[in-house]
Amino acid sequence: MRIAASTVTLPKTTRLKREFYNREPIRVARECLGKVLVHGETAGRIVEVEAYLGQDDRAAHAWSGVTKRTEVLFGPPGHAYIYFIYGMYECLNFVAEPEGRAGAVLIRALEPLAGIEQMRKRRPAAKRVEDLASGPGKLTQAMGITRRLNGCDLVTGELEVRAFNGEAKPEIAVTPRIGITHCADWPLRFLIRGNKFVSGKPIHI
DNA sequence: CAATAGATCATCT
DNA sequence: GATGATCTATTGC
Repeated sequence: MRIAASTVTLPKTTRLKREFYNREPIRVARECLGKVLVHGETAGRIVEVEAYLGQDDRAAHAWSGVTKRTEVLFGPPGHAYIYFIYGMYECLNFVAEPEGRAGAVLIRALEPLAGIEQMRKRRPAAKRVEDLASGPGKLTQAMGITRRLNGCDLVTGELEVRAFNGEAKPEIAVTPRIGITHCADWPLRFLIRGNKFVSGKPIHI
């Protein structure tokens, strides 16, 4: 794929439909790998995600039930759940499962594909392209995703998720989730094996 | 390299 | 009032 200063040529892609998200979060998480997140002129390939299992998962925000913050999680699938954390950062999730259940997928890292100059402006701390979106707080910054987009419909709204037509399934590595204290040993983090744009070190096992 | 402190505030107890 | 699905800069080996 070619990258230019302000415009990009991506191979043909198709936007994901509602049914993609209307499944159990582990399934959605694994299938998100290799898909493309698009916002404005920026785009990135999803290379790392985590599954959150809703009310049965002590580490999930949905664990404490429906609140002002979590109502999007309990809503219909295919919407963005974006929350503010550590007084400074915002994290992007895709809402999975039917309305009433609160499974979600945390997007943890992207391989930048388009709008890289804009990403660099938004993230002056990043020295290398590999640092632009290699973490949940970094990728929202790089792509200009804020709480303004909480509840945004991924199927029809300004935030898009697309699949490369005919792309082979990537090889997936599995680890425990990062940065949580509860259920810290559950194997719910999924990455593209060997990819250089993941958070932390690449995993090739 | 690895370990750690500090930034900073919405949310829930 | 404490905590948190994080990141960066700095310190020390």
